[in-house]
Parts: sequence; C-alpha cells; structure tokens
Amino acid sequence: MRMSKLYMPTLREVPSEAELPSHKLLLRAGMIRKLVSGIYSYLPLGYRVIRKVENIVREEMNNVDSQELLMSAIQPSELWKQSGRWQDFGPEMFRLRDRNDREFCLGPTHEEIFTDIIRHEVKSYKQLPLSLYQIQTKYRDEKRPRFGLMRCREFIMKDAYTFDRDEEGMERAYFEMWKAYEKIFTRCGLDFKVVEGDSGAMGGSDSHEFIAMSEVGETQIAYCPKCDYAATDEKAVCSYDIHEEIGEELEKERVHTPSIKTIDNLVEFFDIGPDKFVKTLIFKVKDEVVAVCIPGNRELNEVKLVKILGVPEHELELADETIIKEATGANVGFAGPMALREKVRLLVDSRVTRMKNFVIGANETDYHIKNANYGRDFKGEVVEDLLLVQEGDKCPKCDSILKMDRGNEVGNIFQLGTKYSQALNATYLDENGKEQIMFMGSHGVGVSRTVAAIIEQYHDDNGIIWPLSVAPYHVIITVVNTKKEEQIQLGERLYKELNSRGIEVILDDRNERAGVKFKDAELIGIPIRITVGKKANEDTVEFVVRGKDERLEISSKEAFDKIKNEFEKQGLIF
RNA sequence: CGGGGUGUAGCGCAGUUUGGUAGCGCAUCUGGUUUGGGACCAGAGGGUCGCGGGUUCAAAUCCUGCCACCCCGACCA
Repeated sequence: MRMSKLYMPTLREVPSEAELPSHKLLLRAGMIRKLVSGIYSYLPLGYRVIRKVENIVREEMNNVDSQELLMSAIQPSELWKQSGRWQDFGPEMFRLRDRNDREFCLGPTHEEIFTDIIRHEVKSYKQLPLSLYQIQTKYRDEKRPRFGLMRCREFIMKDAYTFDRDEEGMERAYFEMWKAYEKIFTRCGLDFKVVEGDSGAMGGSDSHEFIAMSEVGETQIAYCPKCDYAATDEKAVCSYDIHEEIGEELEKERVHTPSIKTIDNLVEFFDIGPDKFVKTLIFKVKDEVVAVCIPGNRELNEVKLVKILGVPEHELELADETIIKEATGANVGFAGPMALREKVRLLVDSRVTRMKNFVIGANETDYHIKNANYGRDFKGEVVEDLLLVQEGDKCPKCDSILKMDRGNEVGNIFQLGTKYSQALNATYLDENGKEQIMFMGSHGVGVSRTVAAIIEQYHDDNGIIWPLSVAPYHVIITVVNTKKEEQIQLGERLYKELNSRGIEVILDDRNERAGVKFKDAELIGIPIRITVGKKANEDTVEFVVRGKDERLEISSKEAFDKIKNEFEKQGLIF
C-alpha cells in the first residue's frame, strides 16, 4: 500500500471523549471513528487488525474441528421466549418489530439460534459431537458503553457452540476450547490469565474467563500466588471468617446517633472497629423488598445475592429513600434487621451469626442499637457466603493469601449443560434408540475487544506498538525525501521485493517532512520501519523495530535478513 | 437509573459573567521557500454557535423545554 493513497486520518490531538490509551490511540491512528455512543466504524487500518485477530481465531477454531458458519444478527422473539431469555435478558437486548408487528431482537448472543438450527437435522448419536462457530457482529444495549472498543453496544465476537451426547463429551469440548483459546491469545501477544467466572445470564455450570491483564481493566480478579486458583471477584469464594466469639451477650442498648450514617462515621462515633458493626442493605427486587445483613467491614457481592434470590441481575436494585423509609420506618442510614416490616425478606450472611455484641441500625432515624446478637434479637435466612472477596483473604484451595488484579475479559468458555437443549428440545437417539438431551457448550472471543486489549498492553507515548501477528502492515518504508530520485527508487524497489514475498508493506511516498512520517509510522504502530534516506545511493537503509531504541544502518539485503529474523522470532513465516 | 460536566469549522479550544456583525491553534486548499523527528512566509475556503420555543430593536451570550456526548457512582445504610 502506498501511504499517499491510504485512508488513514490520523489526529495530532486527542479527541476529548477518549480516556483509555487504546481508545485514544485507535482514534488518533485513524483506525476507528465513532458513529454514536458505543458504536464505531472500523477504518481501513483498524479493520485490517480486526481481520488479523479474526484469522488467528479462525485458524485455531478450525484446528479443533469447529466449523465456521454465519447466522443472521436479527432473530425472532419466539426462540428467546422458548428459552425464557426474552424476559431474562432485560433491557440489554435491542428489540424491534417488523411491519406486521412481529417481535425481533438484534442478537446479543446466539445459543437459541444455534440450538434451533441443529435440532431439526441432528437426530443420531452418530452425528455428535458437533462444534460450530461464527464471527459476527453482536448487539448489547449496554448500561454504559465506554472506553472505545472495550465496551461497545455493537461489537465483533466469535461465538462457538458445542453439542455432545453427555456431560463427559461436553467437558472434553470445554477443555479443547480452553487450549485453543490459550493459543489464540498467546498468538495475539497478550499477557492473560484464565480465571473462574460466573455463568450469569448464560446459565449452566462451569465457566472460565480469559482476562487480558491491564491496570485499568474493568474486571477485577482474585488469584492465588501459590496455587492455580483464580476467579473474578464476583465468582471468588470468600473465605473470610469470624471465629465464634466467646463471652457474655450483653444487654442491648438504644444509642442516639444523630446524622451518623456511614460505617466510617459510626467507627468514629463508637470508637470501635468496623468489624463490630453489621450493616443492613435494602434492595428492591421486582415488588419485593429484601434486606441483607453483612459484617460492617465487608462488601456485599451482588452476583451471589442475585443467585440466591434466583432473579436476573437487572431486577435487583438498591432501594431508594422512599422504599427504605417504608421498609424500616427510618431515613436512609439507620436500617437494621430488627423490627422490619413484615413483608421484608431478611437474608443474613453466616458470619453475622457468629459475631457477638455488635452495632446495628435501629430502624429509627438517628438511632443505632448496641450489643445486638443474632438469634436473640433477630433472625433471618442464613446464607453461607454473600461477601465480595478482598485482597488479603485466604485462598479457598490452599490457604495462601489472595492477591487482586485487573484486566479485560477477552474470552469466555461455558458449560451450558442442557439448559437450551431442553428448552428448545434438541434431542438425539442413542445406540439403544432412546431419546436423549444434548449437552451444550458456549464459547466466546471478543474480537474487537481483543484489539483494544492488545493496545492496552502494547503502546508508548508515541503510539501503538503492534505485535507482528496482528499488525495492520508488517513493514513501513519511510522515504525521507521524495524529491530525491535515488531515495524514491530504492524505496520502490524494496516495496516491490517485499510485496512479492508476501510481506505486508506500506510505502510512505508522501511529500511530507521526515518528522511527520516518523510520527505517523509510530502512531499507527507498524512493527518494522525501514528508512530510506541520505545513503540511498549507497544502498544503505536504516532498520528500526517499533518500541526499541536501536537503529541499524545496513544494506537493503541485510534489512531483508533482519525482517526475516523478526518474523521467525515471533514464530511467523517469512 | 442517580450525580456532575460539556456541546462554537475536521480536531483541540476561547468568546457566554456584563446581549451589539463569529474568533484562535492545528488540519485543509493555492503559491513560494524548505526536506532525518509533527517546517516557514503569503493568501484562501470552511460555522443553521446541538435542536425547538420565548424575552429583546438585537441572542453563541438571558429564560425555557428537549437531544446528544463524556465522566463519576452504582461502594451508602
């Protein structure tokens, strides 16, 4: 490609809307443009990177005998009603109607549609296992789209679905995908961790997430530095414990606490540790009001709560002032587990039952109660674990101290079990002619998000530093002065030779000053730069690897060897 | 959904307090000089000031309704 022809609108200044490095750089490098919030167009350079990642995904999926197909993004509501997710997916689903008022959605994921397409044709155990995938645009009306390609409402995803005879087959397929994913993200150059995930709206049992590490990542994970335990913070088992305290249960006491609402304020007021309080959080779940008691020094894990309540996540809301007043009889800040309205359901984290003489809200404005005790003063439904894991908690596997880290979820694998096959009646006949329900798996790679995640890990002050495997072009030939005949000639010659060897190369033939060309080359992150300058007539060029300081003055032939070298270093074919 | 902020040329911004003919830098176009790290000189083009309503002789500026975009929070009891 000649740069003079390339549609690459780079920006000197950062658009004010961007926050993350990946977002800023994708915009500045002319790789994407925003259409509306959370929806982007991929420009030529950006789209080349997308396709590079897609092809890596494609190759690794094909390697495990998954077959590519392509489905419509638009889906009829009927199938979603059959699985129950027309309701459960909630407001994240883009919905629309056709001219006959029939309901559709823009597919946020495709379990139903894949199940539907095979259920009519796959009828025998001989046709299983089966693994299908597609690379396609997905739609989710995110609460808050942000960070460019990281959290969009329209994004490119690879989704694979596996169909097996039994649980064992499903697990086999699961671990095959796991391995394939490790290869995919390794080839993309990513530093990633595989962690246990929550299956959430997807349903099913086991699930793992592939997290590309990043300090500004949206997903928080807990991991054990000693053993292999790692999980998202939502999923992580919280092993925090309280030893049964010994000693007398003291008489409870009503204390005037004017305008003292937060745990911080209370700690100061009572001059005791936050672990001596029990906080009561009030939630609204559809028409029901739910109160939850947890130790004052800990945070609630809403995902665990949602699971216990058996409702979709979007139906759980923190109660507003009015509901709190109705449920507790007090203003916000004084809720407690005693004397709640009858209708209020009370859940208690198991640690609370082992605490002694703690402080709770009195359900009366400006009052708390001292020396409260579970069992004597109030009772509720005891739940083993409702807490969010924290750095410093013990590993549930080996008792070492857990660490926390951040990253972006670029892939996930799920064991779905029979949730969809049952609902949509995907069955087959076994050897005995008996009808059986298929076991399914669902496996996603966020292609566009992976591109953003790569930039998060590969950039410097000057721009992107693409790994060779996903770079939009491998080499850029910078002709310093296009007015100099010998420079243009050498540039053209190298351009042709590299092209003929299948190297993807940009020739910067623009009549710009050298500085402009260098800045652009660095911004768009081409891994290898060959500068053709003053010594062109001696067949000498400059060889630079993006992100490294080293500049070599070598002959054009040596430059070829160097390029070959770089390819081999990354396990690519020259 | 709640809170905050912003909307003026492709990008970054000033102008709004105190109403009076729309500005700056970068980018773009023309001519010239320049050519190894985002050049210089001269000239030019480009705006329904987010949209609607109102006040006024006069509105980017004041009032009002809406919309869009960004940030923070979904952490508090």
